[in-house]
Amino acid sequence: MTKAPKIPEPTIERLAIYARPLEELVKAKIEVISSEKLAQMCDVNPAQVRKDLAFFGEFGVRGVGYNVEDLLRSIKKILCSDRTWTICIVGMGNLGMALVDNDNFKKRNYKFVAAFDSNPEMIGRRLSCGLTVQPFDDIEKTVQTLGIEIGIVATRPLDAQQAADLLMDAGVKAVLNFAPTHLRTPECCIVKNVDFTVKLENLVYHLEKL
Amino acid sequence: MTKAPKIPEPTIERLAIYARPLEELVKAKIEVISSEKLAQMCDVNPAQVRKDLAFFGEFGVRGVGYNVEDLLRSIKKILCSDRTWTICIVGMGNLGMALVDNDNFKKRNYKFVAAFDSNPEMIGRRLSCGLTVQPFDDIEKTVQTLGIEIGIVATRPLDAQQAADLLMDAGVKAVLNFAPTHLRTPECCIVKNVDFTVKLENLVYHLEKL
DNA sequence: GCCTGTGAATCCATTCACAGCT
DNA sequence: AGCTGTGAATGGATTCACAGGC
Repeated sequence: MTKAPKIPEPTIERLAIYARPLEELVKAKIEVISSEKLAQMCDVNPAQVRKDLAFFGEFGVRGVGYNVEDLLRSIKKILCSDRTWTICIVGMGNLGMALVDNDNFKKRNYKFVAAFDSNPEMIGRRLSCGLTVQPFDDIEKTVQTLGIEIGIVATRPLDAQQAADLLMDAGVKAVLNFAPTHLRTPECCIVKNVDFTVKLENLVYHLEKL
Repeated sequence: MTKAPKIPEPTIERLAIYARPLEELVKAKIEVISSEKLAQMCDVNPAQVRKDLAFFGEFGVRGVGYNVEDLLRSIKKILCSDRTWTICIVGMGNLGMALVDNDNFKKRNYKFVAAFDSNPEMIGRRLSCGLTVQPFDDIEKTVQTLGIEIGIVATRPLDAQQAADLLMDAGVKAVLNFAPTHLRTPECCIVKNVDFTVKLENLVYHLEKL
């Protein structure tokens, strides 16, 4: 069926990164780009770019380079970001509020269709994006009726596990966790963490020795 | 002087991750923990935990385990997160606003002392945290007089490079970038990216094949 | 017995270097 | 000539497995 010579995780991450300058190049009407130039823009090795792409097919023309528009389309297809994804968010604190309004989600076709919080004061609030904050008890039904595919956890650390459990019990198979906690997850679900405190601590470590 | 057998990046990242359950354990008055248990809590291999720590010394007792409190203190010291760091933020959109108010920064001793935006409508606004939004033109002077050590970029993608350049020209050596763009940086500065769109695209890739 | 610290072995990812196409 | 695609070589990081100490 599909060839599956197991793709390295870093390759997947980088494909998303390659997509960004490509979008700019499309806007700028640049038609062709070499692995060398693209690598430069993303701060990676040119051979890396070629190898990453080669996992999925032959997208370039020898002696010429890659057609910008085709390459971008191909990458989006590989990453399955050529369609809209239905997502919800749990935890409507400062961060949660900022995320539902964030343009970067919209731009990449992620659509928030529900928002949840455990704080009674929050429940029932109408958000500027049009959604109304619902209680945790609604998670199961709402996820199922709206066919929500991805859940975003933006609660305080202590509530993160409960939030994730509710989402996954309701059938959500992928969770993006903004809480600085490690979430226990069943085999069948995927969790990725966005933890800026880890990144900061990393920064200061390097800052000190230089 | 200090032994410097070059520490792997992933090790640094993991140290920050180990610190978190350790903080909980301290609160729970647990005194000793084994690499096995700690590894479990962070979803890594026990040998990994031991090796990561061994880069920096011998923190454990054979046959017993690690003293929770001591280990946490040691890790904080290694990561230089045993002191307060002075930071500023550029870009006061939804995300920027959420970040200055975010508890996770405070909890880990990162102190916001300035906030900047390029939008005239924003400048002069008083934030709930007590800061007043300043124009880009103030970056250089403010960074220098307040001795700001780390800059956070939370602008729209198009403005991110300018924001970073202003910070680095002013003497900031470390930048945490929330904009989904690759920033060009001089050798002497460190940039880390927190890019949730990349993480999301990664999620959906895996979501599709399973 | 239990658990750490660590060389050796394995696994994975990156980079090199060149064959092959335009 | 220019640039991709890719096997081979290199460089890292993870895991194993056990010696050493409690």
